[in-house]
Order: sequence, then C-alpha cells, then structure tokens
Amino acid sequence: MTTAKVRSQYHHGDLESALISTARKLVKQDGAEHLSLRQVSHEIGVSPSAAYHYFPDRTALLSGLGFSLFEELADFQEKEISKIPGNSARAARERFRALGRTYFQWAKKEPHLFNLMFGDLCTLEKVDQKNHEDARAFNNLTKCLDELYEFDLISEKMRPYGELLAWSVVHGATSLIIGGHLEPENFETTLDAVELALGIKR
Amino acid sequence: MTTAKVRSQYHHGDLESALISTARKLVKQDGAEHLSLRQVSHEIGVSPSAAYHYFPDRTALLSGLGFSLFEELADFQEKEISKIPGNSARAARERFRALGRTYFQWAKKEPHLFNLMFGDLCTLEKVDQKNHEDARAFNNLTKCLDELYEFDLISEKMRPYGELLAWSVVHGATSLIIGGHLEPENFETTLDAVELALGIKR
DNA sequence: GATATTATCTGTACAGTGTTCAGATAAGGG
DNA sequence: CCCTTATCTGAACACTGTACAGATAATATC
Repeated sequence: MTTAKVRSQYHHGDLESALISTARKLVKQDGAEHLSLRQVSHEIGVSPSAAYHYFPDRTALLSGLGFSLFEELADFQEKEISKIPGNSARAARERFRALGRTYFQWAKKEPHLFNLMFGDLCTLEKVDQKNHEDARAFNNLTKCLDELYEFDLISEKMRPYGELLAWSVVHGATSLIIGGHLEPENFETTLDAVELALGIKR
Repeated sequence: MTTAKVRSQYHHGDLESALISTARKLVKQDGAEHLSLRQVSHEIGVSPSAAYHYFPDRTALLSGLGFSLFEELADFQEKEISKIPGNSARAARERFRALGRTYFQWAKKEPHLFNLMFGDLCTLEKVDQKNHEDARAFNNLTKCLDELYEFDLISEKMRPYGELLAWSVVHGATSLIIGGHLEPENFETTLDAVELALGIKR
C-alpha cells in the first residue's frame, strides 16, 4: 500500500522500505533494544539474511529507521502548524507554541521511537545525513522565531538565544516527561516559561 | 577495593556490587545495548547463571546500574559545588551555574552511562525508587534557586518556573549535544540564556 | 563439635540471536 | 534464447538470555 512498486514482484516486494516499515512497527511496540532482525524478516516472509543486502548491520537498520523518523516528526509538525493560518501576531504566537506542543505530542505518542531517535544508536554515525534531518525541524523553528520577531513579540536581547533555548527546553522537558522524571502536566507550564523567558507578550 | 566485605570469601566475593561495577565498566565502554550478562559473569570469574540470584533479569541489572548512576551524578555535583564556598551573591550565582555545568560535564564524560539513565530501560519500572534518586538532584536545584532568590538575583515572576526551566534546558542541551545535534560550545551559551531568562543580574 | 539447614554458586541445556557465505532463483539486456 | 546481474535462500557458527537440577560453602541447631 505505502510501497511505490507494483505489488506482484515475483519473489520479493521492495524489501528496503518493507524492512524499515515493519521495523518501525516492532520498535514502536517493544522498543529498539528488543528489535530482532529475524523477527522482522519472518514478519515480511523473507529469509533472515535477506536484510543484509540493504543494511550492513542490525544497527544500520535501526539508524536508518531513526533518520526516517526525523522526517516523520517534521511532517507531523508542519501539518499541524499549517492548520493555524493568518499573518497576525496572535497566529505567530500560536504557531510557535504549536511547534513545541507537537514535538511533545509526537514523542508522547511514540516514546520508543523518540528514544531511538535520540538514543545511543543514532549518536555517532552518519553525521552528515543526520544534520540534514534535524536541520528541517531547526529551520521551522527559525522561521517561527523570525515571525515573532517581525511582530515585535520577542525581545531583541533574547532573540539570539531563541533557537537554542526553545529547542533545548522543549526537548529536555519532553525527554524528562517520557522518562517519568516529570509529570506530563508540566509541559504546558514549561511552554509558558519559554514564552516568558523569550519576552513574548501575552 | 571498593567492596566492603573481606576479600577472601571462599567461593565468591560480594557478587551484587561486583556485578553492578563491572556492568558499569562495560556499559561505559560499549553502551547499554551491548552489555552481555555472560561477559559480566565471565569478567568476574563466575558462572553465567550466578547473576540471577541478585537480578531477575538482564534489564534489571541495567536499571539497577542506572539508579546507582543517579547517586553518582548527584555526588559529583555536590562535590564540585562544595568547592565554591561563601554566602555572597556572587557565590550563589556561580553555584547555580556549576550545577548546570557539572550535569553537562558528567554526561559528556560518560555518554553511554547518561543514555542508560534516561533511555528506555529506566523508564517504566520502579517509579518509587527512581523518584527517590532524581529527587536529590532536584532538591539541590531548589536549594540553589532559593539562594538566588534570597539575594534578589532572580525575578519574582520567574521564580516559580525555576526548577522546571533550568532542569529542562540543561538536560535538553546536554542530551542534544551528546547526540550530536548541537555543538558542545553551545552549552555555555545555553547557560547564559537560562540566566537571562530567569532574570539573573550580571 | 557434629549435623542439618540455608544461601550461594556451577553445569548443562534450550531456544533464539546476529552474521557469513556458497549457492539457488528470477529479471532484464545482448 | 542465453548470459549477466540483482536478489533472495539455507545451512552453519558463535554467541546470547534464561531455566533448572544439583553441588558446594556458610550458618544455625542441637
């Protein structure tokens, strides 16, 4: 269904995306450390060693999945933000808040996938590609902050810290809440704190 | 050496702490997902099934280690902060900054251990004990913020958000830098941003 | 001090894992 | 139609977590 190629390939579909998508399903359920290559292969109906034609490693499949999740998160954020139209100051402020909220919402819905993205497995490898991935979310954040700045909704003193502060605090609160170190109702409070911190007027 | 009991136990030392400390060593080197119970046992010189008398599970050993790391981090922070004496406003500000810096420094030095603490494995289980662990770091933060407030170094408006904002942003920046999504030199900038955000006067 | 009880660890076994590699099978080009 | 190339299979190896029946040492009881 999601695959582009014709369904009736003779002894295979397009494996690469099938591997990633069923890996996604299994990681979503049980977490990254419980993902078994053999289980993925079995679920697809293919031999255990078939995957090695597309990924050199189990961890390569996982980090491949991880990178695709950065796209997925950015898609989700952009889709939600596009629901807030208008060129007003109020709309700009709501879009900024939605950017943080969607980050949290997505992670809350898919904690195992979120932990894969920011865990040990996507850490060292393929720095170039990864920077490409999270750059998209970062650019959205910059766009949002620029918009706030145009409407004079963010203090000049704090503007240079905008991206760093907003991303760090949203990511940190999300991560701590998912890990059970903070309660979920604290997230909106944190967003309030960010707005106050950046000098965004109510 | 670190063990309390006499060294010459007949056919065992005190295994529980030996298990945790060599698990610490191996996770520090290779990350939590590569920890093998058999390797731990072999390194200690004990049978593979011996560990099951102290931990029901491989993940139980890992989360046991994880909890001990919260103590270790708090120890490190308290040790460093105690190096900054005095009851001055300047000292209070430096202690606050040191609290964030030590969090980052420790994580930077032990990224695999840090990822274990806040990864999938220490997420769901034993909520009571975990709250006990990170409560110590949280109390230190509260103490620091109270001290700042006494010296009138933090705005009244922002004080209620102090713990949430500081912990989230420090944890978030740390996590993002360790994951390679932000550059390390951004951390001090982030601390500047927090101080500005909380209204701490230079 | 000898004996029974309990805590601690061993040995073996099983199912499942990642990974390799020589070959089978199908697809597509000459 | 054959032959090259991409794709997948099957068997094999070393390793893993875990269970369980027993061995061994430490401790308590008489």
